[in-house]
Amino acid sequence: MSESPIALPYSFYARDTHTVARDLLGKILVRTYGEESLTGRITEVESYIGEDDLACHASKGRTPRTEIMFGPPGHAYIYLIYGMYNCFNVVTEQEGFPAAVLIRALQPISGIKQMIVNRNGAKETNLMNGPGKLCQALNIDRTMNGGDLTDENSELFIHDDGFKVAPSDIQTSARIGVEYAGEHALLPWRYFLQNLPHSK
DNA sequence: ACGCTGATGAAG
DNA sequence: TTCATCAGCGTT
Repeated sequence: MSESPIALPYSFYARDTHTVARDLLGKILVRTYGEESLTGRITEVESYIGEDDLACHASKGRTPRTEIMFGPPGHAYIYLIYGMYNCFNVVTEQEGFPAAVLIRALQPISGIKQMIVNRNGAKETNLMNGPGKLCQALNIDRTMNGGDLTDENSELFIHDDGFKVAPSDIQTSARIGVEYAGEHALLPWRYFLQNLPHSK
């Protein structure tokens, strides 16, 4: 067997959110799941930054839901959306400043059979090409909100397997589903890898 | 194009 | 306490 992966450290997350977002592309998300691990490569993310960003939940200020985004970086911010789906974010920047990166799509790597079960028999190409889908595939829900992502012994963490992403591999667009946010909806804060699965 | 679904925060 | 809204998905 290969050696165990090491979780990306606090210092990785305690940076400018766009830098973290870009650097997360190509990294491996690990969901430990009983005896096995469900893993995938991050292919699409979005930045949500501060109380001035009308698309960011923290624009409502510090509330029970947004509390975790005000906390230290390197923790999971997981919320229920549209009454049915979960979304998984990683908290960024310095403690006290609310910001996060939404993980929107993954390329499945290991544990694919279990992912298909979790996704009710979906095709492999349709397992994790959306933020709600990847949470369903990896069985991520709000009970894991606030989890520490910087500990490779935790049930959820991210590591670098050496996969190289060139700046020219990264495409940008406006964020998805935030039309209500006025001019903030137009900002090109979505980052995704071309030639790899991402939500459309 | 639409219905599903329930937490969330704002209004009263 | 009600109410509109919602960082999505599957089906039509």
